Amino acid sequence: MARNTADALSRERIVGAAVELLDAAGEGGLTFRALTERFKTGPGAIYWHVANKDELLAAATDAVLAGPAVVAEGASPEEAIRAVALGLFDAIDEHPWLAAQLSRGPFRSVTLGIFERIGQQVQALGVPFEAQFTSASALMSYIVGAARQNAVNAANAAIARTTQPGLDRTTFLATEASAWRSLDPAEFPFLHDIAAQFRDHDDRAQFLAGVDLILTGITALRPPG
Amino acid sequence: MARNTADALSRERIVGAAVELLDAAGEGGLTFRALTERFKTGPGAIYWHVANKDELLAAATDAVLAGPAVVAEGASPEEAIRAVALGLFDAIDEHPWLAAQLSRGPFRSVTLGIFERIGQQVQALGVPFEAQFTSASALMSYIVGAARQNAVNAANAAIARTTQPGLDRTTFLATEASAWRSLDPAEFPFLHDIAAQFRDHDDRAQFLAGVDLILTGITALRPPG
DNA sequence: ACCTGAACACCGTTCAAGT
DNA sequence: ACCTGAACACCGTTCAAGT
Repeated sequence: MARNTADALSRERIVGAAVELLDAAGEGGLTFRALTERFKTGPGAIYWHVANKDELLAAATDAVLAGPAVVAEGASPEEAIRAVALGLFDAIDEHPWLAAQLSRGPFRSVTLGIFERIGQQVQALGVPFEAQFTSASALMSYIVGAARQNAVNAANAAIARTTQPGLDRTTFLATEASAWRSLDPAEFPFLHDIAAQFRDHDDRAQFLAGVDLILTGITALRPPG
Repeated sequence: MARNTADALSRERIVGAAVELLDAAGEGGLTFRALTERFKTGPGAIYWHVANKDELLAAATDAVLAGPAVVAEGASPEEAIRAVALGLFDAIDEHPWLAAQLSRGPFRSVTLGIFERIGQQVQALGVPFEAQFTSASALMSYIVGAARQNAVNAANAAIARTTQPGLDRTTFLATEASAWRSLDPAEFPFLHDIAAQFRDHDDRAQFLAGVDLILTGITALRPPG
């Protein structure tokens, strides 16, 4: 016990500092140097509590995802799925580094927990047994994939903003949209046509609309009656 | 001209070597040291042809995605979308490092090209104008997200195989599935129930089933008649 | 049991100097 | 115009040594 208890290093404090570093500067912001400076110690002290950087990232992911995802009591299965999806969307939006962690493999315990929750609602929807795994997998892929894409876009926008101050979301979308509209309509009819929809779209609404498309597809699998 | 033309370094040759290194050992396998060894030169020579590692990764992505994605002439919009989706799925399966590149932002030219192709088919499906952007975005998110997840799983399996030889896909799925089945059915009813479906699932079929769920949702947006 | 801090083997990138 | 190769400022990780 070289330190008093207030100063004492612990796995918990290290994970907490890791989350702060990740939130502040992304995955590149979490380094063992930064942690040693923060705790005024050497790398060996960190390694005593944590096996390596991968394990630290996994622990940070668990810590951040431990809290939320409460679903209202009287909610329908569709509403419950939307709530889980939005919970993940917002968590990744707040902690963009989560995205890379969640796709590390579906066999991390947090990811399995989310898959279970989605699957339960798929069962509650009355989807035939043989189609349940496929349905839940499609939802899971979409939710993680789309939330991830949103986080990457947000992170890119933040980076762009450091070099071009004043480039907020609105002006970015407007610039990109006008580039689309000036594409050759013969070669890029779609991008040309929907430029304005892209300019005016809302990320969360867009994300939820995708969930609803899949839900429509899934409920169509139910036997009639 | 310090070298003869056969030896001459060029952006093209560097990108080609980068693809080989990426295929052989993933994103971590592409280093400037490896490239200098390959071409028996110094890092400055590489930097003369290529701005930095990011640009090299982007060029490698473009090179790999330049070839394929031909869609049969008489194909229906649904078939064309499935073809684009499967083309990307297979490309990512063959070059897992593509996954990280594709989600770098939807504003890289390759990604925009794929989005355009999907969007054209969405228009061909007769989706109302206001819903076209949403529909194409959902498809794009799912396709990239699910293909990405598949690549990550494949890469993880390959890594696991280096430490545990003989751990092929079948035995891995069987082990994981039996772990799911032994979960408490009260806490994990879904995972417990569908363990066998997970064990027996086919990755490509699973991926395509998800595309079809979204297609069902999209076609339901069409006005009746 | 917990921490120190020097050291190792890597990275991407730069740049004066050569031809 | 193109290439050389030493050097810089970083990484994650290890490990003998201390308390």
